[in-house]
Amino acid sequence: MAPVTRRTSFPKVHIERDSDSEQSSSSDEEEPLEEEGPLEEEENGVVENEKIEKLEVGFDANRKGKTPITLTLRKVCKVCKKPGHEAGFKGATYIDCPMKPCFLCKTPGHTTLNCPHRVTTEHGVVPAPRRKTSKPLEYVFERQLRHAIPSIKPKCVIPDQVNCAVIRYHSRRITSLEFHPTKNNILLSGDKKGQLGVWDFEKVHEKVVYDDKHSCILNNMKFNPTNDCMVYSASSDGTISYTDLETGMSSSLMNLNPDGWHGPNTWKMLYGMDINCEKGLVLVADNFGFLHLVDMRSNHRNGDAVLIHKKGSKVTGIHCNPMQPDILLTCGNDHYARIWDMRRLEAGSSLCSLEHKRVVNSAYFSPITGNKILTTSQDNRLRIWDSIFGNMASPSREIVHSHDFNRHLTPFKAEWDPKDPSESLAVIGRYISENFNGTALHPIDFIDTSTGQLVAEVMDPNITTISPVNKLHPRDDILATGSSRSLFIWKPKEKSEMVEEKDESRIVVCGKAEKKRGKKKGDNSDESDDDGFISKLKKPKSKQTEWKLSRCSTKDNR
DNA sequence: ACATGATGATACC
DNA sequence: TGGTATCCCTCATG
Repeated sequence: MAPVTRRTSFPKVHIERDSDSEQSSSSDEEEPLEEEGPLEEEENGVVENEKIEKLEVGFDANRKGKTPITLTLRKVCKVCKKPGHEAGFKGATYIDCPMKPCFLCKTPGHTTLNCPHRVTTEHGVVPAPRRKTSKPLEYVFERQLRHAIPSIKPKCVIPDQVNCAVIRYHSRRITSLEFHPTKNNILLSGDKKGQLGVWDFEKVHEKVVYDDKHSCILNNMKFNPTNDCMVYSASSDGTISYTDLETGMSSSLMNLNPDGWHGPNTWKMLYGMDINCEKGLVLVADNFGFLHLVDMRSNHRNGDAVLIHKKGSKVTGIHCNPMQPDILLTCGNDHYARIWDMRRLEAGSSLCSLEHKRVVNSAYFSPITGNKILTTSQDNRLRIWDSIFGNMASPSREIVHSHDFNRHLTPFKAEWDPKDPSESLAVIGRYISENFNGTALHPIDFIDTSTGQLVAEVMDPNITTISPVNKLHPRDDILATGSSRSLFIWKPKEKSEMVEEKDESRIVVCGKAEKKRGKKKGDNSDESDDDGFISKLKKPKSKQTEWKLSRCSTKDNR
């Protein structure tokens, strides 16, 4: 795959701010567009060491004759509270506290800026152990499935240009995304408040937000495989909703909190969800370690809940094997991903337990053969098992990648590209920022999981928030991103431009930005994006001119 | 340019 | 084992 370099300019983009959805305050009314001043000078990259301030406090005015008390404030590191250094942003570059382990790989002795995993192309990859086709299952795999995997990887087409966006579509941060299984332009989104959005991103105006489906976090959505206008949604309110996208009507399939709120020790929340279409079952798991089954025909519970992860711990994900739907992959806060056979489902009967160092945010079988497994763990590592028929004792590879959990963010989940026939490309948002042209941006990373190589890092100067939720289109070269409350659709450069030239009438431009945008005096940037970006979005600072090369190409000790 | 708060995993007692 | 203090690149709002 050809390495991808960072762009030096940004294309015309269609962005629309939504005005129908709930506004949480009135702060964004007709604000005048402010031109942003030049970027602050960085202090030669040197952290100023001992800044000492003296404050004279004269609070004892009542007592005469006393001298004022002098407080000495020594600047301390806000991370470790020790003097002598400071951590935090210097301009758009974050300086780590040297007293703490590396924020990226969690190893002490260095900081993120000089972490070996930050500058190598195949970061932290543990090579796969030597395998021999000795087991019967491996033999079956070689005979029946191997031919389905092409030996030469086709060139990946990375969607790297924002094609259109809806700013603040949702009133809270986005927690899940799902493309429609047959209608190419339809994207579903769920948010922290339980709202369900339906957006036709080719007709930017056509969108609906339902706020009556759930009362809190919408964690997962799945279409009914036999009726693609019906969608199941699982929420932290403890219910599964079943919604008809044509009528907007919905019914509740399951409610784990029929008696209402009795405190956090009893309130059940639903996270992972998947569908076993062979058996006609909706599988869903809660925050106490249990798996629940719902019959899709009767819409009623099927059997008792089964304990699949440590009792009392959250199950974060469920995935049915695409080739063998009875084989189930689950993951949870007990630091394990587990493989199960639906036909022999009882507590403790997992076929396999995949150990992680910390919480597992997600675990997915590869999308075509279902033979590989990709997990995302909060220890800042992606793990890949190359064959579920092989040695599962340890992952084939571990890839160091920054996707730390922060309680205010939706958990990051690495997802396979469903279109990649070699089953190696995955996408995941990045937590730590990098200084891109003077702006701290959090890219979305495309990783070749067969080598650990960073194939592309996708970012846009207008998206300054972290993008933990990403979904690749099942058929087209399209990436959907949920970043804070906004939705973005990315397409490869050529396609974005084609769309613009072909149908000018469809471009939607935000009026505010259009009428007030003006080129700043002294701004010699050749990156002017005289387009429809709304004024509140930050324009990239253009103090520096050179965009750094992608990390894929060189080791440059940044 | 600050201050605020929402609120999850974890280490530790 | 349970209660609680602690936490490092959030983000939108004053």
